[in-house]
Amino acid sequence: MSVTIKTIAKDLNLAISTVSKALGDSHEISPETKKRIFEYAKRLDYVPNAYAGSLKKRKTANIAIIIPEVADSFFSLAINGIESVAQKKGFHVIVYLTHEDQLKEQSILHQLKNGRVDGLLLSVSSGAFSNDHIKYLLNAKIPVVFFDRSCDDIDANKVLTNDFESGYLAAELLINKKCKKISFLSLSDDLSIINQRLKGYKKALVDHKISIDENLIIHCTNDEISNHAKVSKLFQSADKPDAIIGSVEKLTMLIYAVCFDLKVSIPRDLKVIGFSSLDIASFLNPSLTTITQPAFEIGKTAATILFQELEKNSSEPKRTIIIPSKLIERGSTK
Amino acid sequence: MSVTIKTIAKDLNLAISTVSKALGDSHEISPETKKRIFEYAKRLDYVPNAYAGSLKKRKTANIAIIIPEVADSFFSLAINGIESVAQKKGFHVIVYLTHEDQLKEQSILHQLKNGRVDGLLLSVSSGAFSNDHIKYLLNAKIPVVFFDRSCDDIDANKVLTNDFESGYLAAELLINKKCKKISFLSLSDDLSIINQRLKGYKKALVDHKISIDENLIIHCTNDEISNHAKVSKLFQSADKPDAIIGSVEKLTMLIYAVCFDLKVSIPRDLKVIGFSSLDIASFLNPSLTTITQPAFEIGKTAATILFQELEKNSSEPKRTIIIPSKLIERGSTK
DNA sequence: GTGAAAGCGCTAACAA
DNA sequence: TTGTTAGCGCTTTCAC
Repeated sequence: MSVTIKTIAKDLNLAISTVSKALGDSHEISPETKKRIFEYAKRLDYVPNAYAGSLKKRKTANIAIIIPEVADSFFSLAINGIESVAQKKGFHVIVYLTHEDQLKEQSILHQLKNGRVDGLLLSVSSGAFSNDHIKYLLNAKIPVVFFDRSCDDIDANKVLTNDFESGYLAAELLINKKCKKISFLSLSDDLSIINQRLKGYKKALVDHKISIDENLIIHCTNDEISNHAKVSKLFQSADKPDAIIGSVEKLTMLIYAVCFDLKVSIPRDLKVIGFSSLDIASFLNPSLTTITQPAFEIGKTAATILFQELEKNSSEPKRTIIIPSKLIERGSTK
Repeated sequence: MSVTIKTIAKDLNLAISTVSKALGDSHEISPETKKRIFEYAKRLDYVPNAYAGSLKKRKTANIAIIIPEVADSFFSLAINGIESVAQKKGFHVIVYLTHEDQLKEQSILHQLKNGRVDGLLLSVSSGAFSNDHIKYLLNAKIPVVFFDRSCDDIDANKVLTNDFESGYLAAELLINKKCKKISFLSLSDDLSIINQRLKGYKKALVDHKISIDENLIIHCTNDEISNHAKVSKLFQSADKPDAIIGSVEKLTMLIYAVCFDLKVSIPRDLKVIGFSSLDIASFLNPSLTTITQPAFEIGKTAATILFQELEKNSSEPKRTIIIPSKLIERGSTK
């Protein structure tokens, strides 16, 4: 049996509440009693039960972070950012992976409804479902902060990057390199972040009087095999592109894989830009031109905002913070 | 206010205990009553408070995973493995990062002592401290499963890879490539996993009649700047190596970085092998010869064992499971 | 088959 | 300054 407040009270011949107050460093308790209690608690290495108090106080000191995937440089760095804040605040971070499956996301959020966590950081999965499950949590007064991938139609705090502009810059760089047929690997049509990037890309084409060829916009899914097939087919078509933008890291690496298989030479035959926070982009062959998102910073900021919401339960107006990405030119577009 | 069992009981004119039993599908409750209760609960979208029951049952459905770092292919894949099992079991995964700081590790484990989680998966940090904090948890009957990085002197379930043999194979491959001065980048002297790899390396040298040069064994730390300086110095010394083994991913990437800065050509001037589960090792420049750990599998197995411990609280003898790594030869040792 | 009541560990009114 | 008590949401004996 573990040491409880009761153990201490009994051993010290005090009331349970006295011990509770003393441990909470209440001013009602005399210094001597406090001292006795602190010392004894320390001696027994008393650690309060993590959740007993939470019942009464409705605080668990847990937050959730819900992301599609962890083996992705953006998300793992974002976790670092979130964790750095959480650790300072004495919070515990429960990580959920949706694997881009919105049904899974729904079921996870549903479980979070009743007191498992105090708030959550959410980067939504792609999918065409409704967002009711998220609104639901908000109704239940559980603070939600979106980061990176948000829902446009939900009024909540958001920490995003400049996706539209980044898409524009990526395409423009390729246009400046005299590329004529610029392909775009899209992940999912109903993911705001991807759509913004895609819109930026389209805008750049239009601004530079290049017609948009829908055949060059490849709609990938969660199925790696089928994605590989689609990209391979694209590269072997008569109409094959001379440049390509990978809208997420996984797809960018897929481009490298397909080029490797088909012996397409980057950047000679194909210039490549990828959205990615990979710190080893410069060691790739060829080094990869990236739109690098401020992943750590986004995570850190999102967590900071969540804790602000948690501390003052006032319902301030929701904010959207944009932390810009950087275009870093490397070998794949030379 | 959220929906509780009490709400349901009152609305349905039933006793709280009846509702509780019905929701637990107890045979004591008549089918009709059950039906009424289930339907009403569903209608109100009742979700039991996550921790109220845990007080009585001493089960939280939370497990902890404690790792040095998440932005590392091994650990992020291991998380995937763990999460895949946890999700099936309906468990929630709290992730703690120690950043290789054993004091942080101690403080985290300390907090886990009292009911925040039901069990934990631990990959220890380097450091020269004692392991009392871990033994402490075991005494508190909290199941601990080590994965990848364990403590030799603690009797617990462990899921490891064949580090000694891998170190041996790595060195032997380099020896076969006629390398004479094989360096080894070590992370910490008191990390079993690194020591095993190092021992394997030394054994290979001895077996092939190559004398061990302690100057070629670089003891890195958590300080990236200083690591960079150490490796740079090594590469510029008169006694510079013709091959090098990176004992963890971060150090292997450091080798690439330093070679890039100093214009050391891999594999011509220096052959490189790294311990890493990076799936893009083949896209590096040059592609990286790796000792690839079965990261997902290790995580999955460790989680499976943890759940076994959790289910039968019998104290079975502890097991150590070894899942072998693979040496994959690529361009950096050609 | 259903209900009343005690209790998990802790907090917080209220009494003494 | 300290103690008594009720209660957070739920489970579980034990009565009815």
